[in-house]
Amino acid sequence: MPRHQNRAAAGGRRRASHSMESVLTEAVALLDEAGPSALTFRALAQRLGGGVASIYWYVASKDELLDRATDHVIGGVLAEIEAIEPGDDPIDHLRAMSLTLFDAILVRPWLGNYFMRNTDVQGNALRLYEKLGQPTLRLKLTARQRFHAVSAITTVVVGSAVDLGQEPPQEVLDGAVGRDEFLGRFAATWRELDAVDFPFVHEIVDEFDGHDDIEQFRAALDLTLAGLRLQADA
Amino acid sequence: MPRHQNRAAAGGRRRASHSMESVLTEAVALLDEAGPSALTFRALAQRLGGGVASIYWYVASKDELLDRATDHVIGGVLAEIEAIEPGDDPIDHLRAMSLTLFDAILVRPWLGNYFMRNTDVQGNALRLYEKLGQPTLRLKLTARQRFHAVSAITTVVVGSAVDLGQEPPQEVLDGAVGRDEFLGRFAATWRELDAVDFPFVHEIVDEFDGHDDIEQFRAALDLTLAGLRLQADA
DNA sequence: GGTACGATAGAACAGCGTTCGATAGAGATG
DNA sequence: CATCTCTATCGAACGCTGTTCTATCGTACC
Repeated sequence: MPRHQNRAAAGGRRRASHSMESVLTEAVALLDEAGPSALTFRALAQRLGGGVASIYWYVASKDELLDRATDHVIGGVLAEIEAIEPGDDPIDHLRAMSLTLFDAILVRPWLGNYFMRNTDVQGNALRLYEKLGQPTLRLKLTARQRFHAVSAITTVVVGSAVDLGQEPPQEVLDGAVGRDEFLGRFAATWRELDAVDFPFVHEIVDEFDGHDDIEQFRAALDLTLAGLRLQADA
Repeated sequence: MPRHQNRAAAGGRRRASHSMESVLTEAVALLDEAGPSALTFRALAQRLGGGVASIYWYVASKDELLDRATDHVIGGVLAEIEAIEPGDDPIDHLRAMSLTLFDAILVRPWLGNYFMRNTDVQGNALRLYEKLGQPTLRLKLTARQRFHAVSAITTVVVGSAVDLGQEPPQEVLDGAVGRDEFLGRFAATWRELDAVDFPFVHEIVDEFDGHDDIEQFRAALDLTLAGLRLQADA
């Protein structure tokens, strides 16, 4: 474990001088630029201008690196979420916070896979969970209902974001194929299915084709919140 | 691509003789017995009594292997789901199907990570999606609402199951530490948090401690379904 | 100056997915 | 019967990964 890693990097060229901060920042940069598969200890070491083994002084394993990197950016999200005005309606507040979290994960799809995986090292994630829960304290619910409500909401947020953000088949990452065309191909396949065996797929294929991810998420969230409101008003 | 892989395995000992079926069955067995990290081409080859490269005749990559293995067991789940009586209430039907799917993923946590990842090779997953959608055709909804509703439900089911099923920290896999004790440790940490900064966490920590995963899922599902019922009755 | 320790790093290890090239066997063809 | 073809198999190798071992540099303290 690193302590007193303050002293700035002094001019030396031979040996690199890191810090927890720089390690996490560069790790996040790699994740952002080229996805999870690009974050390797070797790539990270090269970026830091040092050796591979040095990283292990700050972090015990790749899992911990991912947990800490995740919590590092969740810190920023937490700040955004804390800046939101509570307003009159607790459920509206919950909704606003959820949308903020969703946006953050949508920009960084890898976040969803590690978020809240280990609250021991993910202090910010825990604080965020707390923030998400606080509005429910203003609702007429049992403790169990509050617990379940917040669990349900985080599931919807993270689940949606992860689903939407799973690494696209490379061709769209390259920009060779647009997302719309990608969706269109699936839609085309679906349209060719037997209309008798697949009435539902045919019913919704036009909605699927070129659909908006954010709108889809908002719909899912609103169903859950509507259910919650019903429960609180009962 | 394999064709006409019917002919039974003839008595030869020197060379192994596989089939798509046997490859997928053994792959699933490995996943079930020791989780995703245990499914390697080498381990699978050994189980099949053959060489590593042979597997590549049936499958182009590990991703495809996982997709096919997933769809293989989804086939069974689909049969269970098709056996469910529709009943009078479409939403109850939806609920029953969701619970069946959830149970299946809970037993095989790895399922959630690959389910519906590529409907091209996952024909059963697509059929399951269709089945989940059919009850919504009996509800008074727009096509878009139907699409969003089914998306929301699959997100809740898969999201919950994935969340609950992420590989536990080895110690509970070994049985050295029970799940309750594992939860209890987290609960203990949470209880030590400042009561002023973490009012919500304190409120729900007792619910978290020793909570039942299935109940938690059912609560999330019911919130969504309540919202859906509201929408359909409007 | 010597010593303890925080911090760095190169080299090696075991394991992974994947590819290559060779080849065994069954069925068709002459 | 010999040969040819195509399906299916496999051992060995490649490049990459996370991780560990061991050696060392450089600073702070006595």
